[in-house]
Amino acid sequence: MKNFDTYFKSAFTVDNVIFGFDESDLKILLIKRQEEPYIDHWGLPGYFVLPDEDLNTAARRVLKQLAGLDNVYLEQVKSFGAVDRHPFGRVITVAYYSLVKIADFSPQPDNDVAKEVRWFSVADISKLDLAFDHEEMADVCFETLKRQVRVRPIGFELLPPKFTLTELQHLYEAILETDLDKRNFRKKILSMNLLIDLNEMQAGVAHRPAKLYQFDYEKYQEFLQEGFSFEVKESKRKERPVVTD
Amino acid sequence: MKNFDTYFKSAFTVDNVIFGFDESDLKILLIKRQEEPYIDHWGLPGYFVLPDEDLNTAARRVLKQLAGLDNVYLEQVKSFGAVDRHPFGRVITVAYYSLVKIADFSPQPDNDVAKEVRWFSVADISKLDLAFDHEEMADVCFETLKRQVRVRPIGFELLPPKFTLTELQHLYEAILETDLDKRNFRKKILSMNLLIDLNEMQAGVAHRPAKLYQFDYEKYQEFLQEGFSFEVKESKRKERPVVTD
DNA sequence: GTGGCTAGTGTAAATATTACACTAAATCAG
DNA sequence: CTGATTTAGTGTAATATTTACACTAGCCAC
Repeated sequence: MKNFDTYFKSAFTVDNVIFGFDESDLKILLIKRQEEPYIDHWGLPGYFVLPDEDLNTAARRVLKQLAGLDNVYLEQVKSFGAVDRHPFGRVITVAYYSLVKIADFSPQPDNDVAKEVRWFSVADISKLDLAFDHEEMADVCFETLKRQVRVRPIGFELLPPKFTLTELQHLYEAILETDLDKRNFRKKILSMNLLIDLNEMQAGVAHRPAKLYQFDYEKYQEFLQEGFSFEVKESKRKERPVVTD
Repeated sequence: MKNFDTYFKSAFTVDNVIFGFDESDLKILLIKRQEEPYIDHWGLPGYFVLPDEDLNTAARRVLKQLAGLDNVYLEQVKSFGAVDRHPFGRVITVAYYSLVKIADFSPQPDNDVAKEVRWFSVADISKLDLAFDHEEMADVCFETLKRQVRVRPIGFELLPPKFTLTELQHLYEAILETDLDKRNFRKKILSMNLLIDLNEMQAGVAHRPAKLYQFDYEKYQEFLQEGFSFEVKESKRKERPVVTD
């Protein structure tokens, strides 16, 4: 048998691009590093995967330890492995994105990796000179989110449990970086039958209060099982009936 | 500074799910392993990433060495890192899919990893008891291909340079696992203006010969730059004209 | 009670998708 | 050379989806 030892000298990490939504603005959670390399730089919350830990488990642990986040929507996006991306040696990293309701979030990093934890507008990320290749990772995850939000109702993960249609529209506008038509947006969203009308109203706003809605997780599960088809549709030509004479 | 040595004891590999298309049948290229672990099992062409090699470079090298393939369409799909997925230690792998014109392919593996190289129908993969978690990887890549083919004209990578519309339709049917309506398919494909009518005919077939077409890479590049939008469309409400009085 | 603000609503036109069946052109067998 | 066999190629009407667009309703603050 050959000697494989030379291959077992690398490490891998997970990095999380954590999206939140706040007042019409899409944000990403960053930490201020207090560990080399890139000490004092802003970067994505990430860390080495432990020897006995699956990738997803590692991503969830890091979310918990570095950002105090639990039980969030999480999805693997892409691995980054440029030879010289890490000064300590060969380290490839698996990028995840996660979606967080900002209101639920109380920044209590339980660790000594992050000095500070803060939300930044997606638009400002490029000004920060992030650690490692984290800027590229944030970009790729944002593009992925943009694509997926058209095809899966994941936007709700970013909103509080009760929300108005206008809030939902602003969220979509922030993610898709475009304006949407109010009437058409409402028509389309409501026609999907994935919202529960709570028969409650916003209170304390200095204008006509909006109705509150809730995402219908149960109905979504049903749809998933039946299998949506969002895009290109197959021919509905019927099977030829079997003739039994 | 902390001691990070414990983390630098893992390895990573790349694995390729290579798709080809042949006579209405979508296929995956597998190798018969002649190395431990899983010696004599069929598996995906994959190998360790070298210490000074980027991930994509590694994927291309492996394509070349294990399958004799050069210059093919390649896309990273997902990383797999279950703790016990490799008997030699902690190994995570990055799965790629690639698209190959079977006609171009002359199986000349330049290596001692693969004993044999062969195309298998996608439908038969599950009967083969593939090495490692390669079956899951093949499944995930197939799903990814299915999704992407609706949204990008990558199907052409699987066909010879000159093809008929019927061949193209069969390809889509194989990937999407469905039947398509001939007239509607042609209408849609031709309306995209991405095909060049070669004014040539099939020859030597025992029926009315079909016209041959070619994919228009140049026009596709133009489209990409202008930016397609296949799916949800944004509001076309015009900007309010600037009033300069 | 007025002004400022956001919520909420319908319709017609344009576009895209779907279902569907016959004729055309080549080879082959006799 | 004729007819059988096979696949290529084509148009239209019905339906569904998407788009553009503007006014009234209801709350608060002053």
